[in-house]
Amino acid sequence: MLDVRSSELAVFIQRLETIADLTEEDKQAIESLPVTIKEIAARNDIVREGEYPTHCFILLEGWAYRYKLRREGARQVMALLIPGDAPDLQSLYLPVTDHNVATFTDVKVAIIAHRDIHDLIVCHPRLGVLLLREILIESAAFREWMVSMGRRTAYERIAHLWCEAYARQKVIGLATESGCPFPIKLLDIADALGLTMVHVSRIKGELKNAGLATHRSGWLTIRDWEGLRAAAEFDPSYLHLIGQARDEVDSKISADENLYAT
Amino acid sequence: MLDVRSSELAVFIQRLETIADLTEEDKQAIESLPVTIKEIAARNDIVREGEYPTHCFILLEGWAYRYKLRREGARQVMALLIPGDAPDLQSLYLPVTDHNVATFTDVKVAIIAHRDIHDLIVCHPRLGVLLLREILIESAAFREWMVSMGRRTAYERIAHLWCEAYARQKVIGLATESGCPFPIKLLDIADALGLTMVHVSRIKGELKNAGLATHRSGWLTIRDWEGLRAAAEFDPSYLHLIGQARDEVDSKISADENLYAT
DNA sequence: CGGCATGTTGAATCTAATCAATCCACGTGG
DNA sequence: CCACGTGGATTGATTAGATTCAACATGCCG
Repeated sequence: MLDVRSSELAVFIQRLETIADLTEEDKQAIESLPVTIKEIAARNDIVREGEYPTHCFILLEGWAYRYKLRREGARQVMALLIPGDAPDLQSLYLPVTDHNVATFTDVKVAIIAHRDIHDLIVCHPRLGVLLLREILIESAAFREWMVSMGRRTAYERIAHLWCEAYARQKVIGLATESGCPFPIKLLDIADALGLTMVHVSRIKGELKNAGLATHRSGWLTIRDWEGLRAAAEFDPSYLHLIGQARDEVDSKISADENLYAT
Repeated sequence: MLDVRSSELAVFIQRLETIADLTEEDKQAIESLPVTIKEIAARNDIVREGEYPTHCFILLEGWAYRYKLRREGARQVMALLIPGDAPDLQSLYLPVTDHNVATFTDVKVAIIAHRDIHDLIVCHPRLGVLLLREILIESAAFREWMVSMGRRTAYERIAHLWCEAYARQKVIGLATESGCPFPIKLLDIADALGLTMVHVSRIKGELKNAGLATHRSGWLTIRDWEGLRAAAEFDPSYLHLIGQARDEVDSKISADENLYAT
């Protein structure tokens, strides 16, 4: 909030700073990218399976998600996309899109031509590596998500999803001490975790009774962060955060580091 | 098999040719990488969570896998690694490993220093993009795997896993018309699909009774490819194969293409 | 041929799904 | 200002898919 730069891409830069050190020059290079700002209403597809995007977009406000549909209509949500995410970077190197991306809420996005990103990378190879890092971190999140779906109970899955959403938003200043936005419906959570809406509803009740966290009208309230983390067995290292951002979501590790530092 | 080049990296090149067009020069550049060949016994870790690799490896013979462990010991297998795979490329850009890689069988690997790959990419940017493509394709496979775990029944999951294993091996010449190696145990399959060994055993029986496929002593026999594909709702497009390799595993698409071509 | 790991089968149990009936919040219009 | 409609959330009863526990069979290796 101290940073008063007016760039539309401020969230994106803030996100990148949680996973790598940026020089002033890096930031300026990113800020001077030619972008088109666009608003998209809730519950609309942004990219569809089979398309060959010519532009990437960066999510500036609102939530979106990746998903696939099975033939009979079953939906699997594979990633929650929050402000600062650049979900389509991979289309630079993998031209055909193999899944869909849609909005949960009304969103504001910055649209950037592949050509311009390409030029940016050529001029600033450091930034190329950085964007790659961003892509690979999402891949790490997929792996963690697979652990949830394969080897966690419904209770643990929801707790883990909440931990991840809170942690990711916390480090970019979108969460308060006690909670964060979580603007998605029961059915969305269910389709993200391989469960049914009914069951998610019941388990949400249990998490509330256990005093860990509650979720209503688009807001997630964390009542007992350490308890929630423990229930989910949440270890944020797969988010590959650095420096202060990491300390912010992982009190234990930061304490360890203090030990070693002495 | 017509290719008699003696390079140890032949499988790797063959694999790359299924996802991109390589020039003779590209191939030579890869073949002239300084590699160390090493053999590793079955059931050993190759890379562990928390490590900072300085070398990448390419799997030349045998099978390996990615996995994570939960605290109480539950294991989630997240990827099957077969000859031609280069599981550790990402360590070039994401230095800390966030999961484990271990061998299923005795394997032969080619070890390459990060430095040398880095030089290769600098001299041959095309190959950099290619390796990236390889990384991103695995990410696509994670997404498909998530659909299995979240929204497929046990029967469909096993069928899908078998389809993927057969397709990936087919395109690099490791499968016959009627089957392919599948050198992993029931417990491994279970931990890959979020099931128990007992249940996998039962469902394998059903797949056999349905006349689709059978699996014993390390070999997968496909009795009815189209039936298996249908049961799994297997659509190989997430493998991002090109040209002949694609046609080989997707009779339907190749038929369609013939239509359009006429 | 023995021994141990792996695989199979059965019975009971449990987690989560399904089906179905409210309930509740919120926005709209009379 | 309140009745009504609607989409989402909750609750209950029942069923199904997968797990667990346990016994037994098979197969592979020395």
